[in-house]
Amino acid sequence: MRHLSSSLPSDPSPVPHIFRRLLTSGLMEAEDVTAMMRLGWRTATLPARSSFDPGAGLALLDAGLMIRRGDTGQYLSLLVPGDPCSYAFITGNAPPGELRTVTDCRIMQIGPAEVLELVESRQGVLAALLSHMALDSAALEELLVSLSTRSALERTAHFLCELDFRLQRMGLAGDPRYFTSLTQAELGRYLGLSAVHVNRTLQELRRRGCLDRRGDHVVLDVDALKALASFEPGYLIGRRLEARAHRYDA
Amino acid sequence: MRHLSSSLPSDPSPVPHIFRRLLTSGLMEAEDVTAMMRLGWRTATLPARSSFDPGAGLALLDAGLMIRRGDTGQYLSLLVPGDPCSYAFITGNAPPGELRTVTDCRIMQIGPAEVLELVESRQGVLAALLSHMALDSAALEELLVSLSTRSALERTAHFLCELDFRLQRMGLAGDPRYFTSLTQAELGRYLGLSAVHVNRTLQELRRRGCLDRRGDHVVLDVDALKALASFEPGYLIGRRLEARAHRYDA
DNA sequence: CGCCAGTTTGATATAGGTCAAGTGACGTGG
DNA sequence: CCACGTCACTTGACCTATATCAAACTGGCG
Repeated sequence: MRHLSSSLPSDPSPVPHIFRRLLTSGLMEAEDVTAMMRLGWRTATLPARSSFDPGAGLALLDAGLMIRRGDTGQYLSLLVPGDPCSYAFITGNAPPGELRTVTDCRIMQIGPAEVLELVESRQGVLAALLSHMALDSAALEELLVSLSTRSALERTAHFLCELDFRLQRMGLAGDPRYFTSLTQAELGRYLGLSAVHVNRTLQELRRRGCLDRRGDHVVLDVDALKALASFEPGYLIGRRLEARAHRYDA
Repeated sequence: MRHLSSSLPSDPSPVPHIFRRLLTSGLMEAEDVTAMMRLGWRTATLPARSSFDPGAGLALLDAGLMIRRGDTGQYLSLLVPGDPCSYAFITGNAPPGELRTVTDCRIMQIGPAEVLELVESRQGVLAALLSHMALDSAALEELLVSLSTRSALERTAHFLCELDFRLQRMGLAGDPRYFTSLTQAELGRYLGLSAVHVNRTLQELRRRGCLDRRGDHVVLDVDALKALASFEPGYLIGRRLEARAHRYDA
């Protein structure tokens, strides 16, 4: 099931694929994008199962799957294309844990000096980045809720819903690699389950018809999964805060 | 054990108590503090077990204990004095979940307009706030690690170590209220355990001499707890990132 | 006095972990 | 081209940490 292909998907979209997630915040304008495109992005291509240090600049995952894991081996977050690899360049704190590629990955990065200039000249970009930082933190909380309140079956279903949603948003839902590249043991490290139990859980999902493999495709019955996991994607989108300045200045 | 006293501790320190945590970042200068002190802080006093909306401005917990909980009832974070109640004013996203007081609380807040002005005029303040945001996110990850890898006993010990550390940093370690105000059921909601099991776990800690009540004091054998939980406070302090600009600009 | 929230205790159930063994695909070196 | 090693996946047997349920106990408070 693994190693179906190691080539990376190509990118024919008019707005570079890579900025697609940042645009979902609704905070960036066309000009922000053109300003970003003008920067000297460097492309790094990493083989599967290698580690990556995002450094002090801005790094965006452009293709492939990555995970961030804690020192104890627990997986903390999963990165799909469009996701910033770390927010260290904003917070100034070293990112906790370590980034590792799951599949071959393409990463686009710019140095700290350029980020600084970009962010200072384009308010929308900063706002979008901050908003995404909050979103990624919310995703972490959702994982925490999964771990403490959901059963293995619900957790796994929830994970699949989330991954599907995030890929869909990036226009990548058709690519089965994103679903098949994680080892069952790795999935377990993310969901807080043993590899053996992940296996049995996936079987149960298959038995229920929520999940199937046709050839080298993966077929999800997303509606069934959503129902099973009570999946609510709100946390992946966020709610903007209206700045009710009057409230205090009255 | 509860309701020992509902009066709030007083604050005789030269630098206002409330800014103490922000100062731990090492990013703020004396001038930053005086600038903050000049602002029109409003004080809100909330009774125990009430909910609080931090709004779009900056709110700092000045005295008492609060928790933030998700929609499902899971507790996501615990706030002690000095902690910002939310970072919504930075990210622009509505804070996930809901803030509730555990004890009577005193909260200091300023409106969005003032925060904006402060943050634009004093770089150090913004840097400190961003750094703390990353730290709070790291604390969330540590809780996640607790839930997925530590036993009930270790988790509970770890929690006590963390709380002790954070209180110590604020000079509040002497106040037993911060340890006794959480119900066992609430502790369970935070640690992902049932109330019954929390009870048995606390008994086990007492049996081992890690924890004791002398009168209305709570005595922790912090060293024993640290050993039990392999507590490493690094995540509460963070590591600053040196901006290696040369790395990309060479 | 009696209520109520919190705590404690005991009995029982179960989700998920651990250990061990076996299968199948793939890649490598002889 | 085959033998072998490795790594993921699968299956079965067993175990245990923790949940759940139910009941009693406690201390403060109206």
